[in-house]
Amino acid sequence: MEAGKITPRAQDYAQWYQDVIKEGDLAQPAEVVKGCMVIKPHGYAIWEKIQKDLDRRFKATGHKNAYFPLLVPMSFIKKEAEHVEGFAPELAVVTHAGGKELDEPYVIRPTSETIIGHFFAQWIQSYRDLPLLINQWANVMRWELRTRMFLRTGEFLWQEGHTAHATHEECIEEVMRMLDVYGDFAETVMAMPVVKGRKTDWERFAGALSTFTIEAMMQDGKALQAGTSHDLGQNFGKAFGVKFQSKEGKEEFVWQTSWGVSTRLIGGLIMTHSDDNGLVLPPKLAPIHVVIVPIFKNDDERTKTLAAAEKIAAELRALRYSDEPLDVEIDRRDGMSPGQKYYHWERRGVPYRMEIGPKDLEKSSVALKRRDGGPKTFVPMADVAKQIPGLLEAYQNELLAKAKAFRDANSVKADSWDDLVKALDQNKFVYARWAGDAALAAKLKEIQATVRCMPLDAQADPGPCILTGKAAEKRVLIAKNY
RNA sequence: CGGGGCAUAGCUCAGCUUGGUAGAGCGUCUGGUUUGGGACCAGAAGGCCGCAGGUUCGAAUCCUGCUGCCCCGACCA
Repeated sequence: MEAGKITPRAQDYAQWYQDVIKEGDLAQPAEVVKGCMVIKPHGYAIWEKIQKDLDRRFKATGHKNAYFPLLVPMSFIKKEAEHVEGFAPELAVVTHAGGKELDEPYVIRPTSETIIGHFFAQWIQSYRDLPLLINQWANVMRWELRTRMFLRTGEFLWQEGHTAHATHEECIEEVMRMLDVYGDFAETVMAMPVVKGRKTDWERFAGALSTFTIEAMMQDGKALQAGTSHDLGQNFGKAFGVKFQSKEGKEEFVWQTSWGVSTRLIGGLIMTHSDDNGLVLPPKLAPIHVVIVPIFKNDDERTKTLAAAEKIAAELRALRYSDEPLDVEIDRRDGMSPGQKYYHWERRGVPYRMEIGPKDLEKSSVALKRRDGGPKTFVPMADVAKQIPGLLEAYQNELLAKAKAFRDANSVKADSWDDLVKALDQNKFVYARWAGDAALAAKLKEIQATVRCMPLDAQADPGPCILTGKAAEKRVLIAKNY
């Protein structure tokens, strides 16, 4: 009778997460390839929406797409000392090809700083070649010991921006610009509020001078690193000889950045909005905005309700939301009860469901129901279509407001270690003063927490460090994390 | 990679302790009746019981190895 039960969040959050993915038809474990996943059409459609929006933002900030090889010579990875140390444990290596052992193994890219560095060295000679602003949409592989769908898989899809600049100042500007792009995207498109901040030295990207992050709060109170932007300094420039002649005729190494977001965003999306009935999608990322369910008992009603559905669908498709045509689907399936169809689309997170049955035809109205609950509303058929974009926008805004309210309600300040531990036990975001002593990492590890970041918008709030009691100027964000 | 759990029909699972060659519910297909929050009746199809060995006259069941998934930990987007 009831297909596809979804475990309530309160009962088992991890199981709920998997149920939502399965019932929402987003993805499944690859099962014949360890740690990898198959992203199913509905899940991939969400990724395509993410890509489309981000790509537009990248282009708008002057970047151009390019593509570099999947395989990276092993020697490249080794050229930057910290980089190789950071990535060595998770490299997948190709040792044979064409039936022969290779002279030099290739690694399947875990990220592309090295191979891009190699080519940047060829492309850049003069300050006139700078800045060089490149982005790549690609798959990468990191051999993870523990995987979770979307959040951490052996292979994942992402974009990696790689830029080269003449000065460190320009480089830092770029790092912050792209962090802002990510932050704005997360909030306005994903409706997922984030804390922008700088990573501690021990959570820096391997090979970077500094790493900046956007951190989001999931419904279980854990933090998710949703995107990163790195100031690579001249580390890769030096390792790969990426040099340019300055205006003054001096030879200098370029300053580089890299920044990326991945399919992990979909995991964040799920854990920000979805509920015990399954997937909830913000309209801006929903592959289908409105599903129309015609209700009929016989051929005559079928013909009439479908005709009405077609008419409204056509009106809707002529409209736009968020610079894109509305995506509308009519569920024409026979032999399936309306109720069954409701569940079907609900689990897939479609923002609005429209019901058109004989009663509606009589009244020249339709029944509208928003995915996140509330009663059905009845809207005159004549103007329902033109109301939809506004309704979607309101829904989008409410999802963000709700997520923000949740995060704020679960964020606290702590001024003693006891309070910190107590708050972390309740899975809160905790803001505490810290004077910079690296010993904090180990101490937090004992309670499965980490410094997520040093928030960029932190106000001066001098006081004793929560760890050492030394004078600290600002608070950092501490939380459990994915 | 360590500890724990799991793997039987598309899905959820029973059968395993005490070996005898595979079941239920849901889903699917075919009719018919139905259809405003998971319909009903009748009939049917569907499984190398994760893979490979071993023990045995005989293995879903016992033993070993492997693979994959889930949870916890260590490591990480």
